[in-house]
Amino acid sequence: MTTSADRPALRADAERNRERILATARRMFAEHGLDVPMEDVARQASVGVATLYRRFPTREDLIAAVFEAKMTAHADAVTTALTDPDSWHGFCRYLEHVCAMQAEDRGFANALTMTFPTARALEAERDRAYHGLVELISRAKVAGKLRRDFVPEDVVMLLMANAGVIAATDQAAPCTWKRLLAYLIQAFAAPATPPVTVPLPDPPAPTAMYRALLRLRGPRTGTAR
Amino acid sequence: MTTSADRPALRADAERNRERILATARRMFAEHGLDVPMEDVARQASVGVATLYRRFPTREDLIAAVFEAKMTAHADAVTTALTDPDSWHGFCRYLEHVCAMQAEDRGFANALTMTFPTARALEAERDRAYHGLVELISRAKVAGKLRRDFVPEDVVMLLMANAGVIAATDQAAPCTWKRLLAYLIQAFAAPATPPVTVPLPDPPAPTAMYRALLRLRGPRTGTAR
DNA sequence: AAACATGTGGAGGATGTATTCCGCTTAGAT
DNA sequence: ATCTAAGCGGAATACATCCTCCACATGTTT
Repeated sequence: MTTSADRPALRADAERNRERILATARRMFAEHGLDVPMEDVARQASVGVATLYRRFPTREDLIAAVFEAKMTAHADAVTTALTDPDSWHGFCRYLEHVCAMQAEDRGFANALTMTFPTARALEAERDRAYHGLVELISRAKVAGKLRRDFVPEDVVMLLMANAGVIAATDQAAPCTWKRLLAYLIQAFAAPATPPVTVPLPDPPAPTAMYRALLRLRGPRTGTAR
Repeated sequence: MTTSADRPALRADAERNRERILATARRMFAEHGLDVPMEDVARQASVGVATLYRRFPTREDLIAAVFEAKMTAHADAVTTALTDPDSWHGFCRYLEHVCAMQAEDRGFANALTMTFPTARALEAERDRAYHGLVELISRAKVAGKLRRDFVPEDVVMLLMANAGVIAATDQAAPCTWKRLLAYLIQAFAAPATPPVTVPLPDPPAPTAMYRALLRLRGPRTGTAR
């Protein structure tokens, strides 16, 4: 495994600029979502727009480069979950991990539920995560803890749902996603005897939720046209 | 109850135009979300932009006027649910109803989880729905069917989650939301003896979900800045 | 049918964003 | 120290969208 991809080898100063652009974009995507103006990224990184475009001809190139590491971390989380002797526990931990990653990074929340067919490295990590997830799900079913009719796409569905909750609440009621996840994990579990109701994280205060409803309309994040 | 609000009374042709604008906006919001350009609405309605702005000075005014009827229908759904002798059944039916409304109308999906403080009539309907919902929840708890730690804000959370799933899947896997809802309803239920696992709607096919991930980036829908 | 308040449409200015062009600068090789 | 390919920044261009203005049209009333 090589640390840096086999791209043409830049002059030292250019490489520094490239790194600074990536670091800046990482921060701005996390905070403001995938739609930050290219110009803002360039300004914050103290480079001209041309430099940004020279290195990353399209926004997707930039997104892919920025999230490659996070996508690897995500796939690693699946791998780690597979080492848990209790596969159900590992599965739940993985879900918490990935949902938390979404909550921490608005951009990643959306990038996770999109695909960038030309970003080879990134899509390779997505595949790795997917295949690990299939195995993890299979084991949790065999262990009798995960309901039999669960499918891997249910995880994708969860990530989409979580992205929706986070997009609406991250300013006013930022922990709401934990409650959604707790509900869904309970629903994913195979029926237990005796029946259990898992404890839930505290709900958002009604006033906090009202403030979430008040959220301004503005540059939006990651949705189909 | 008056059919038309007490607005100044327009000339006949102007009233016709107004209705045509509303019908057009209703269709376009449903199809493309709340961000359709005002100019497109005007063109489709065969009026000039000035006419559109004259009648609806801000986009929110247009949104509010378009969704007032749907918001009433939504509040009515709560009222209807309250007449169900089985409060839990009524509650579940209500959730299905409102989620289906979201699935049918991208604009409404987002309008539901926003608030427009200046749109008196619309917010009044929202309040009516909220108060009815509080009562419905209370009854379902008393009946022992709804878990005790459920709060009304959980419904809002569900609507936000559902909006996220719909935004991501409505082109490629448009029934995914039914599965999310089934999972959540199961999680909302009070623990039963013997334990049950409710049957789920069919999951989206993996290929459909992949197509959902492929969704284009473009004008987005209803999220915080 | 005349008068006029009401209503109309499209041009156009203001903004925000994407993307390219090009003359200047500089790292790094010799 | 010199040279040059690589890199640079910001102005310029292109476009989408918002929103206003105003000369012209039309329904309504008398």
